Amino acid sequence: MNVIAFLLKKGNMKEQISAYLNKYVEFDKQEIDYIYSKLVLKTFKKKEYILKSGQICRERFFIVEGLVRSVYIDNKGNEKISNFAIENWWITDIESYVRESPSYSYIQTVENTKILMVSKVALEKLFVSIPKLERFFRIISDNTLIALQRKNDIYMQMNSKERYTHLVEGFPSFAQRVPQYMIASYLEMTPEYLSEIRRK
Amino acid sequence: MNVIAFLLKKGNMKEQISAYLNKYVEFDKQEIDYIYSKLVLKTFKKKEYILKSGQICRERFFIVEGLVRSVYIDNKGNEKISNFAIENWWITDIESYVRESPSYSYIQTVENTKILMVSKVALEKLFVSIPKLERFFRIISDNTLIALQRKNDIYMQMNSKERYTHLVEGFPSFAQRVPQYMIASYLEMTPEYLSEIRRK
DNA sequence: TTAATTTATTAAGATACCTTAATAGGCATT
DNA sequence: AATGCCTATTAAGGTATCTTAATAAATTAA
Repeated sequence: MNVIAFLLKKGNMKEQISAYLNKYVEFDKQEIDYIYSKLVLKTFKKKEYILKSGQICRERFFIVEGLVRSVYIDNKGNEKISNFAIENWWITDIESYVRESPSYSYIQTVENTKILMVSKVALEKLFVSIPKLERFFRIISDNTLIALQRKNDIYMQMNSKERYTHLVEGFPSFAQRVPQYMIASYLEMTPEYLSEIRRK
Repeated sequence: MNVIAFLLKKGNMKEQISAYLNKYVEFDKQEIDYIYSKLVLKTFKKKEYILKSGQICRERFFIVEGLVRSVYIDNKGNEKISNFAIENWWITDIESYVRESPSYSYIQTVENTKILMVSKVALEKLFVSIPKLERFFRIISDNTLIALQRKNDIYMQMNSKERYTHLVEGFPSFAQRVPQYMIASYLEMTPEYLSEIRRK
């Protein structure tokens, strides 16, 4: 049982998010308490929607436990998975959140999932009272940007088989938690072709 | 002659960057003066390197005038253009800048280019004395992230011809400033295939 | 346990895009 | 004007990946 699982067992989400916040910026106990007081816990069953497409995304979500995906429908009507998020990741529809525009994507759970949610309104107020928190979210944004660039650069130079190998070798436990057709979608290939790749 | 061109003519870069900074956050005159004092002007001829691959990128660059591209070499030895930046854009190698790791990419001018440069050391100090500036760069990061996601989502559902049409219709003046083989690289196709597309 | 639904496999034919290689056009330099 | 270098075009043949459609396997629900 890892640390996270232990904390979950105790129901101590506050410790969990506190550890996460302190990973990039040091907050003192009062600050953590205050931030924590603005978070709302929500529980979702498998396949429920955290955000529906067309809605304005007015929150950021911290995954306490579980796994979610963000999906858009392409112009041929197929689901395309642009992102997954697991324990200790923040997720939101950043375009909808920033511009307060209807989202093109939806965010849906893949497993039963617990999240801590913070609204944009609350967060903007927090930024004023705790400027370090703004630094924290700048760092999160930078990291997300780096990850996305990496994904692009790496995947652009790999063919389908290499992308798949890269994923299962790099994140074996993750690959087991997600159905194969979702992996295919995330890796930008058809499930049929992924199946063919795996045969070899 | 647009506003930017006018300001350039006067050589008034301070006005230019001031206008840009105030686009997202309001700074007063003193703050602008102080920020501006930390910026360094550099001039590059066409095809010069602003950042070479393997170097640690310790600056952010604001394009005053001109056009640059950021490029990496893929595993087959081909140049791949991941980004362009024109007047009034910030550019850096964000991964190298944040992690202080050698960059995989290089940044090279496509035209004669003037930039205002700020070092990471200077910028971190500025963030402390002017917390609003940290907000400004969080917004820049968010916008970059949105743009990159958009590029992905849109381009993933378009074939090569549609990507090209999207670019020339969306940014006609830009498409004229850049050689065709660079556009092909940016749009992830071979120059030969782009040529074939254009014939039709 | 059976039925119902979701997920994965297989195979044949189609196609978007690449590779290579040769030619030609533009633009700069002398 | 001639030379050379960078950029763009054309064409033939090859391949990675998709499409469709049918079947099978695995989960979930009843």
